[in-house]
Amino acid sequence: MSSSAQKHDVFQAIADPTRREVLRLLAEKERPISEITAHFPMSRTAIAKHLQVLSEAELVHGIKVGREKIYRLQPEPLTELKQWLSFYEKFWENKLSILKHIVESSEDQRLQVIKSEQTDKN
Amino acid sequence: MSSSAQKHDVFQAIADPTRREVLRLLAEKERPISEITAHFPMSRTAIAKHLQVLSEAELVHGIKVGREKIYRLQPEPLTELKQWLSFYEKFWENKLSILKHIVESSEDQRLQVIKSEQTDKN
DNA sequence: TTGACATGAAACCAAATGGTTTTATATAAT
DNA sequence: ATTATATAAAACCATTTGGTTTCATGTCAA
Repeated sequence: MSSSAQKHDVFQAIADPTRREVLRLLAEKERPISEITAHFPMSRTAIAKHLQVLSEAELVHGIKVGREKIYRLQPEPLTELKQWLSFYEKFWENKLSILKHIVESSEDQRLQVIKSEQTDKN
Repeated sequence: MSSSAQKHDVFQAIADPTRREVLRLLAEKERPISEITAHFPMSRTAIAKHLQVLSEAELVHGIKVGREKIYRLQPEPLTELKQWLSFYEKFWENKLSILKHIVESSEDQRLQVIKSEQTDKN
């Protein structure tokens, strides 16, 4: 599963369903590893490695408290995802016709593609 | 690289930087495989497989035109990502107002992009 | 018709991924 | 002091991933 260095970014981190579920659990509240593990049909070690990946992406942060390591959500890196997504929103939002007249009067090739998607049926 | 069936979802599809760049290229305009390949330091076969993954996630769609296969962006599955993200927004929005402003200004930029597209190519 | 072009398909490969088991160590509870 | 708890670290493993090379096929152009 690796672990070394800066290898994992937020896109990779959320690609795995188990890790997304871990994030959801930590969104509710901070939890120690063993408590997180209890929600999955796999070993604590496996979950610990998932937490490492999430930690490299800085989506979670764990602190030692006594013999437990308590993880909490750190959602900030998701802003990168949001910004990435925002670029693509125009490609589906216009289908709600807000930009429809702009698209139809444009000579722009890219926007013509969008326009043809609306009428076409090839 | 696999290919069989419904194996790839949108989260996995966008996890790879090459595939994100492919999406960006297709956001500009539809393109045949060879044209996409020209933007990368890898073989056409590799790009073709990336396109398969994107196709399984229904983020792109390719049609045969003559001897070319022309791919175009299909952004709809990204709404799933947006929905997933929206759940986490409340965890940072009232927490870091500076980041909030950055995100908002990037939305402004998106609108400016659309606006400039109307005149850019003419 | 003969190439050149664009893609498809298959076999192959190294590295990464997602898991396991085993062993060790620190802390808590009795 | 002893034992149970919580985690860490390492070795191991099968499958997937991201790439390659090679060969086959369909289409356009001269």
